[in-house]
Amino acid sequence: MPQRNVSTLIALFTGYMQNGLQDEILDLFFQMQCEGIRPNSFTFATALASAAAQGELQKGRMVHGQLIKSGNESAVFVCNSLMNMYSKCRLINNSKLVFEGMEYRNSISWNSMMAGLVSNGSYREALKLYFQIRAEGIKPTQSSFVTAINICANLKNLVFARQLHGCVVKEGYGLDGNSLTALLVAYIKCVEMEEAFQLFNLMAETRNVVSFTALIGGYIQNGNNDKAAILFSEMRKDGFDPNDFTYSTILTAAPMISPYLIHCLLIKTRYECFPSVGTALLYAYTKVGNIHAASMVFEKIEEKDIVAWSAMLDSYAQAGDTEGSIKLFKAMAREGVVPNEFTLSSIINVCAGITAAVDQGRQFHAESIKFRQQDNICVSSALITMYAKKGSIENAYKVFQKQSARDLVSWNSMISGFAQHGYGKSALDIFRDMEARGLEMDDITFIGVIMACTHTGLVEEGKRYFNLMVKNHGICPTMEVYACMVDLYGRAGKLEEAMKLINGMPFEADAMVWRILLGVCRVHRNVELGEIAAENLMKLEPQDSAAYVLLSNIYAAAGEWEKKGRIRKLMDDRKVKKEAGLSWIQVKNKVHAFIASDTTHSLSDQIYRKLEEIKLKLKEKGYVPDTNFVLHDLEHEHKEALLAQHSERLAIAFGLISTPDGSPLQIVKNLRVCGDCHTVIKLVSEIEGRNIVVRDSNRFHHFKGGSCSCGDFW
DNA sequence: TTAGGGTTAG
Repeated sequence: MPQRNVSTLIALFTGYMQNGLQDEILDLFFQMQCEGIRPNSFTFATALASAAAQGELQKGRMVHGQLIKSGNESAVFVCNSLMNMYSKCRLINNSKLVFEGMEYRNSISWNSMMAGLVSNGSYREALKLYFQIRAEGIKPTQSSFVTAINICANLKNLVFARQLHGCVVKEGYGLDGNSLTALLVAYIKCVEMEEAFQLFNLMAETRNVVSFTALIGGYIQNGNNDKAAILFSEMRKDGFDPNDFTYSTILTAAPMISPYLIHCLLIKTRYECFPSVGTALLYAYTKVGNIHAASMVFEKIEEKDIVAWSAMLDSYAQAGDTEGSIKLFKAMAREGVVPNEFTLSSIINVCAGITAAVDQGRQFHAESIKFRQQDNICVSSALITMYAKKGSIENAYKVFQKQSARDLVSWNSMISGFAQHGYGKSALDIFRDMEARGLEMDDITFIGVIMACTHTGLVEEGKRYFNLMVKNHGICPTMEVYACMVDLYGRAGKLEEAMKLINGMPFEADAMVWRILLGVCRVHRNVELGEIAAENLMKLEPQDSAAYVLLSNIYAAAGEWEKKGRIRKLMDDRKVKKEAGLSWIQVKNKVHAFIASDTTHSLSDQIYRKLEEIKLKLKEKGYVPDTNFVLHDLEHEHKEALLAQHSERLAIAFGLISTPDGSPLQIVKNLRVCGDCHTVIKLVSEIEGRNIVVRDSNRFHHFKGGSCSCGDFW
């Protein structure tokens, strides 16, 4: 390497410093060492600052080592940069050691320590330091106030924020932009939008992109998208160019503010490729359901960080594209990006999806272990839900038992898991355990508990929990809770009570509530209430096939063929497409799908032969088909034939002929299992000596030895 | 020579 002269190196160093070329500064610092140039205090402070800016702990430590050797460690400003370096590298205890060991301190030392604690999330300790500054008679600077206000914002301490506002004015910083912006943020975080807006109006001279962005964000978070949009255009009219922060903020208002419009503005800037902005845009497109646009944006992001990858993963997950998410996860691994707890929990959630194979979830359980994330609450709770949804409530419970720490989500996942499987007693046991430990609960907890009662037919118990939730826990019932209660009453045949509950709700029932009522009217063949439910559902969601199909089924079951025909015609007129009934079964890593009367499977002949064989055995058992569940106006015999070809039966027949005797079968169905199939599957489990698990659109059924875990409440 | 205001999600 050519010998460079000392003055060239120093000139270079100064040049890099002035231009903020952080990584070059550090490299040059070490090169100077090699060339025997002795750094002075200023060189050390600069090198430490550049290590701080890049979060380069290793290099920062090396500089610290050199500093000790050089004997320059007593200068106050050098210690300040040292503290700052450790704070930025998230070693707050080292910063504290430096701070405590300082013989002399200036205001920057105090401010730095305070800011370090804030960035470490230790707000209360930082606040203590502020009081210490005041108690020791040290004059707070503008920066002390900014940091102290920042603490108020994070602690949402409005009273102290207002006091500091007074101090700021008294100390002569009343026109200082940074202090006012910090105050603006504090008011916004305390949800004092009126006060924030007044302050913003007073800031005429000092408003800038930052204060505009903060206020826009505040309005969006409080659901006032109109004001946010107005402010956004106002700021542009006033000649303030939105920056990367502004764009990420305004994009969070999707879908209320169109991501397409914001994207048009973005294309003209350099921000589109920023990870932060690109990721926000990606999320915005996901929210409006445009996965194609989302993935185009993703491709454009330069230096994709873990957040960008997670966002794309969520985007596929939301679209229900299991394969897409898994491919993306693998691509991420190929690029050497280490998955974190969030990417892992996302992919595990994807594997809980209806079309995902059971083994895929298990595979990502293994990945979590590989990356030592299996005990992270986020990951383990996702595992509980995944195993529960994939039919293995035993594995779900194993993960739950192994959790070294639990939060509300973990408890809720386990309760809902047991409830969906019809293990009402186990779900309630978990709930009682939560009660005994005095843990906090929310509406989701009670949704699980009420669902457990529904699937076990415990109407009175369910009612008791509903009241407990309102009276003892002060939780306001949400629409979903009401929907569960309607289901609880309805399943038990108490349709009038369900209707009374709907009429007494403090808000208008939504489509979900009417759909549930309609569903139970179908089970209990209640034409009158069924009509009311269907009418309301059609008003709210005219394209939802469930309203038409269920009502026409109710008419069919009541023998009202003419009315049924009218509904079918209405469906045709409105071009409503019926969701086709599909059943899946996984055999040897391959998922096989069936529709009713399917003959496309390669083993179709054998499947139908097996069904014939089962039919004979069923007859011997005294089974009589319940043709009420066939909903065409057909001859009786023909109805029987149609019943026998429901998709779940085809899947089961296929399972029986392609797996060893005695092994369990697992079926997934996108609609609900019909009553006749339910009876048949119970008998098949006995005749064939198989445990059969069926996950329908509503819950799990574990068939074993002639009975079902749902106890016929479903 | 060092501190100090605003985004993103599971």
